[in-house]
Amino acid sequence: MLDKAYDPKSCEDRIYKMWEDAGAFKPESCNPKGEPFTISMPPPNATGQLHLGHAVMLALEDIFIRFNRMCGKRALWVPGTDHAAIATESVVIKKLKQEGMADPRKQLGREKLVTKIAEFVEQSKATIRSQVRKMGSSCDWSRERYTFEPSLNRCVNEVFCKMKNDGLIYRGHRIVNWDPKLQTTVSDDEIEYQERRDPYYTFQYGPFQISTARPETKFGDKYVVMHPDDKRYKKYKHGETFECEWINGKVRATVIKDPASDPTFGTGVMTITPWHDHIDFALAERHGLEKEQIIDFDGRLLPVAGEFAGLPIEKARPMVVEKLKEKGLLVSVKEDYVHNVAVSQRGHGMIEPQIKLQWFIDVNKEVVPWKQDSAGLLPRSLKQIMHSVIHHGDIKIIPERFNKTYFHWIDNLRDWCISRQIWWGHRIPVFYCPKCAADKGESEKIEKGKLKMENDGSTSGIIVSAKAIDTCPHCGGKVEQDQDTLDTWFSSAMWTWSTLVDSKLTGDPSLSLEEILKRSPDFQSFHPTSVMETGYDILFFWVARMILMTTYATGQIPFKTVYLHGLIRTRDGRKMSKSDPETMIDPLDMIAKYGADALRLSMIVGQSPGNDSRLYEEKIAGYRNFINKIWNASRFVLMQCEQKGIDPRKIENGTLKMENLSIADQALLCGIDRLIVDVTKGLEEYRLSDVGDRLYSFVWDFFCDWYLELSKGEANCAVLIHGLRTILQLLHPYCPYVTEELWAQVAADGSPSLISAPWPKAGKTPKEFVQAFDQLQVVIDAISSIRRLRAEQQVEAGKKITVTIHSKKHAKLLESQRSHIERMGHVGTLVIDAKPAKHEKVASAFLKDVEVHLSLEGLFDVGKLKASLEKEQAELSRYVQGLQGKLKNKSFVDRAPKEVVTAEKAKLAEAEAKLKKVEETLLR
RNA sequence: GGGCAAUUAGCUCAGCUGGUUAGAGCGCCACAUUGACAUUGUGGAGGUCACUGGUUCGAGUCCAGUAUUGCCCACCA
Repeated sequence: MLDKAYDPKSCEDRIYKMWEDAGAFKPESCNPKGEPFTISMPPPNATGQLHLGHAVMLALEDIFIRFNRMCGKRALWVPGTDHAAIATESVVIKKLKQEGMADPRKQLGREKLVTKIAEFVEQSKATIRSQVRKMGSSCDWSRERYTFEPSLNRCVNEVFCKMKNDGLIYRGHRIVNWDPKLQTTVSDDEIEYQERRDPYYTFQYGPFQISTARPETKFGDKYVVMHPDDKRYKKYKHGETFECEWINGKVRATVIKDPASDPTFGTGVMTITPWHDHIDFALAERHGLEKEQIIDFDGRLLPVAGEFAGLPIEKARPMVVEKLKEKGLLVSVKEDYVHNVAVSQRGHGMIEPQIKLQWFIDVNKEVVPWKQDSAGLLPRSLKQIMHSVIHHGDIKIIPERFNKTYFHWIDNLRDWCISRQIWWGHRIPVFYCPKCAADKGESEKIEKGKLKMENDGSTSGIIVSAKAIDTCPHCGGKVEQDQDTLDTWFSSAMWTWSTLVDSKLTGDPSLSLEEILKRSPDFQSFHPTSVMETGYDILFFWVARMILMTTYATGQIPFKTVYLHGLIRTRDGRKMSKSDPETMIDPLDMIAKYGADALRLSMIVGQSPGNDSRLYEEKIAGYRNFINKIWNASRFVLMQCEQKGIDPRKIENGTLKMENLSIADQALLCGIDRLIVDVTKGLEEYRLSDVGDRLYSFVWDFFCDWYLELSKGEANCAVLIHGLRTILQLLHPYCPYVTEELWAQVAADGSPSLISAPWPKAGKTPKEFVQAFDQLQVVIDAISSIRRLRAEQQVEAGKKITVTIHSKKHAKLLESQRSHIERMGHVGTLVIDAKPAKHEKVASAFLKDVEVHLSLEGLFDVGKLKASLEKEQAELSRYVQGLQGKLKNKSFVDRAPKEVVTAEKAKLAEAEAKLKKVEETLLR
């Protein structure tokens, strides 16, 4: 016999091992003819711990996978981890520093540091693996991947070369986001803005006044920009120069007229710093202006700053202001000027835009062959492809409103800088031959104002190769590899397909990428993947880039559906943060305390795609209670079987003897059929919260509260077992552990474990079952009203009472259910009479076609009785009046659909009948 | 500055394409403990669905505007 309460701790690990040992997570264990269903697990960073974001991701994906597996599809869920380049390297460096190493990069050197990081990552991976298992995730561990493994490196190199050959990757001097703290470039998406209050200075600059919050960048200023239509400056001509006193003496400045200058902002005149500002850079490009570096890569001023050279910018700022003030050039200072500063998401360092020779992906170049609506292939840009697959519905985003966000992001997308100056990551597969470069007289020196901006195909001495090489194919000289690594998203962008290529093939250097793909069985079977489920916060970082990279590299979309979940927040809607441990909920603690099933439900029910949800411990406890309810319901069913000497495992599926079914049995079977339909449809439509809710209330409010209670009189074990089995099947994707544990007790002999069991199908529900469902409702209503009358009249809980029921329509039915009504209503004497009669000293309830009278002989309180009747009379009168008004309204009767009018009429008749009864009773 | 969303019971949220007297969980109140379950059962109280207009026979639901809150994008030198 089962224990009194469900104990997740004693089951979960054991069951997970059982599944894994049986190979249940592999698609090979599914129906070989089944259609494939694939999910690529968004790889957690191999840096630390599983958090709630992962937990919700795992829960959702596991539901998708388990449902589809049970439906007979060949379900594959590929797990893995991400090497998370910048994040991981900075975590390890921070750790080493804490351990006392002053400058790990310098002290260890590249090779040793990479080894250290790799060791750390291996440990983290092990942690993540065990935590993913704790959630019950049914992913195929034999196919586990890692974004930084050799096989993926091969894919990365191949794609890089392909893009380079197609002219989609170029090298050039562009303005990039430089993180001085981490000493690397970061992409536009990796910076965030922080609001700051700083003084805002206005200076005299020749005849003009200019304002800035960053005077320390102004050393190189030699252009003043104003709007061409600004009347105030009409007399100054574009291109004219003037001399003026500036920080370190006299400078010659040039007037530039450009519409980028906003005449309504400040004085309408600005100076520009093209080397350290995106907008200024673009402006300088338009007019062919000189660009000069003011700040070095450590955030210190360069010799152009004269006496300030070598100072960190924060220190130099007040000094520069002081100097200008002494010179009488400071016009005004506005304190507490509110502006935003760019900060690196990872290192939290202040971003300093810099011009740097870097590798970029050209998102606008139209070279990729892509399908047209009707005709053949047309060259498209990566941007256009990204737009097209969503626009034409090849990929569907849930919720749909994110389409708009996505399109907006694409519209503003600039070329993507993919090179990083860190060591942890895929090395850029580019080699330099110094000899070839020298022969052609090319140098990498940057001349002021003449930066190489074009796609850099012409540069000599650059060899792009997917294979590592030592010698130059042209001159035989020794080559050096590019020191930089790729943006981590470059490799994760290939995740859906690079994880499906055969690692034996990627080891063969003679094969092309096309051939590798063609000959990789998993890629052929399981790509495109079915659903990409991830947080909406990662739509741009990852989802968009996967679309870009996969459509380009494989010609296939990466996934058919994108399901975006929201963030899990605290009870009062705050973000959970590590720095505030009070607010943090650790999924593993919650699993230890309430079980994985309860945690899963608590994150799924009440959570809708794209919206944040709140989680708190009472919620999880609530679902723990529900899990326990399922447990005890099963315990009851098993006890019933035991009492009757029936072994549930001997009850075969689908062998119900139709002739012995009670009304309750039939109603349950009807309810189960309806449940199957709703749950199946809901899961197909990704309405996970709805479905969870539906299951919850079916199990608790119908199966337990009514069906099991009714079966206490006369249990039909076959029906009980059938109902329970179906419930366990339907619940399995949501709470895999408890259902599997119970399945072992109730499944027919020879059944597979629940994870591999088929999804239940709803047959055609017989008419009499549907009728029984409605009939049972009449009985339920009768019992409920008896209970309500008892409570209202404050009848002692255990006291047996006398009840008379009149119902012309349902007398026979109610008579057949007499024992249930007596037992569940604690009725001592029950009179059921088709003919209505007048009663004295009763409390009455008037239901549809049924009157229930509770005798108050010896226990009544007339005052109370009258009050409650009057209350009911008032409510009914109001309702009846409302309906009458509606039906008297000619336009309603004329214009509303007939069914609606008929329904309203029926309601009115019923309410009027009820009201009449109440009033008759009151008159006595 | 641009965009997106939310606003329903004390709290957390459902309410699909407009049509019963607006629902659930938690919390609250009253009662109940030999028999699946106190991680329980029975009954109850509690809401002018943010506001103002509009469309409609009919609006929590559709439209417009207002307010408040949250998020995303842009980045005014």
